Amino acid sequence: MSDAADQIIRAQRRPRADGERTRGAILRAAASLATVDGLEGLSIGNLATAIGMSKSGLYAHFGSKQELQLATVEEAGRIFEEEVVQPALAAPPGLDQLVAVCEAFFDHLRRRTFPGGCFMASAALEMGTRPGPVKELVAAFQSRFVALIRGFAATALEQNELPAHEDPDQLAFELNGIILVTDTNFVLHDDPGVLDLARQIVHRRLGLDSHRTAGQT
Amino acid sequence: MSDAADQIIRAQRRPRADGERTRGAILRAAASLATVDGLEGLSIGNLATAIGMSKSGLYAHFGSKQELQLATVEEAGRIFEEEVVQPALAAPPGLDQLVAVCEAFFDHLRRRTFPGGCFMASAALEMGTRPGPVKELVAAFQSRFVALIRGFAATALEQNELPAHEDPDQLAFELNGIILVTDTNFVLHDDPGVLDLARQIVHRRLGLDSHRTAGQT
DNA sequence: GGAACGTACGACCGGTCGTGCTATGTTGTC
DNA sequence: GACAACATAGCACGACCGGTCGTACGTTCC
Repeated sequence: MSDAADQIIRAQRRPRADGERTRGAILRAAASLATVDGLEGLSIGNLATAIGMSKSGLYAHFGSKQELQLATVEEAGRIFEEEVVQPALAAPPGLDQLVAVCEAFFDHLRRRTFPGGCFMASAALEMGTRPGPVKELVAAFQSRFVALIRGFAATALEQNELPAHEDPDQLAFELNGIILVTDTNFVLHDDPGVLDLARQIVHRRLGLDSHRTAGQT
Repeated sequence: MSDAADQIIRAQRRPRADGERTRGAILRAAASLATVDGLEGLSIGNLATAIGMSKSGLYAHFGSKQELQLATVEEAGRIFEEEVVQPALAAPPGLDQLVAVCEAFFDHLRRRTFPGGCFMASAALEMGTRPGPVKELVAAFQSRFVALIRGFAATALEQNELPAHEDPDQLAFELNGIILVTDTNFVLHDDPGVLDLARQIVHRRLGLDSHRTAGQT
């Protein structure tokens, strides 16, 4: 109740500032490395040398490899939220958000935030066959993202921005498919042209003019 | 010129029957294991114990791990051809083949030929960041598959089975997306209901009646 | 100022990795 | 039935894996 007691509790658990900084650096490097080597292929030794510290020094931050994986997935989720979800939410609700989330994703790829494309896409396929807390975390993230798209679609429908016969679930499924295949093709062929094609397809699928790329009518 | 010389040549190069058999068994197990552990995570020791032989015995069949990976990808390609491509080609050309290839893929998943879903989908994302002959082989396979779908779509268009404004490339891209996201969801959530949803979406996307599942009008 | 703690290090453990070499059955051909 | 080619096993190697120690240097807090 007193802030003295509060302070004691905080004091007992407060991590040091420099520790937080290195922890962040570790996780950012881990997320990048994981899109290349996979979450399972991510080795503590590799990661340690990549950021220039000893294995055991790094290990002090995470009690086990699984803890490192979980923290890495969370970090990747934070980055995804920042680069894809927030730009989409900044658009006007409805169809605009539906388009914005796709384009934000394509920009996310174009920017090459991670060398291996979308972290979650790789992680989902890799961890799909490996039951455990890491898989659950990835699955939860994926479900939340689909729900987000579905919500955008539902709003667009309510606002009569889409044909009445469209179904939010099916549309979310399709758009998620376009997003996934774009990621796969982009990573596999290393061709930014895929992103333009994908954007064109999203526009056409949603009934927008495909010739204009940035027009706001 | 004489069949005597012919026989000598054949005799010199013909591998033993049991060797061929075990090699096939190795590759089938390797393809399955690779969908769980990944092509890179596929270890010779693991594979050897999985089929009950020694590491070195197995190793004699393939000079290196990369050779094993290449042979495994080819084997997976053969299986995919058999389970997905051939059933599609058996349907009447055009729209029917377009639907058939999707449904054959979904059946391929439902049948759980591989524990980790579609081999090529996993391999594409995993090897995308790892340049080399294995990646090229996977990429070539993926390109061939997209070309196949595009061909089906083009034929369907020529036969006026699809709206004239459709584009084969874009449609192939979209269908490939649906296929990929279906695989990902199926693997991640282990839910066959995804396959029914996916089939419904394909039907609606192609302008077919979504209520009938196996009707042939 | 000193105790406790967060941070990082180097050395090391048992295990597994991919990869060779050698030896020994096994098979197919003459 | 002899003999060569093939298939497989045994064994050992260097490297790397995840993980654990003991230790040491700064902070932070009482």
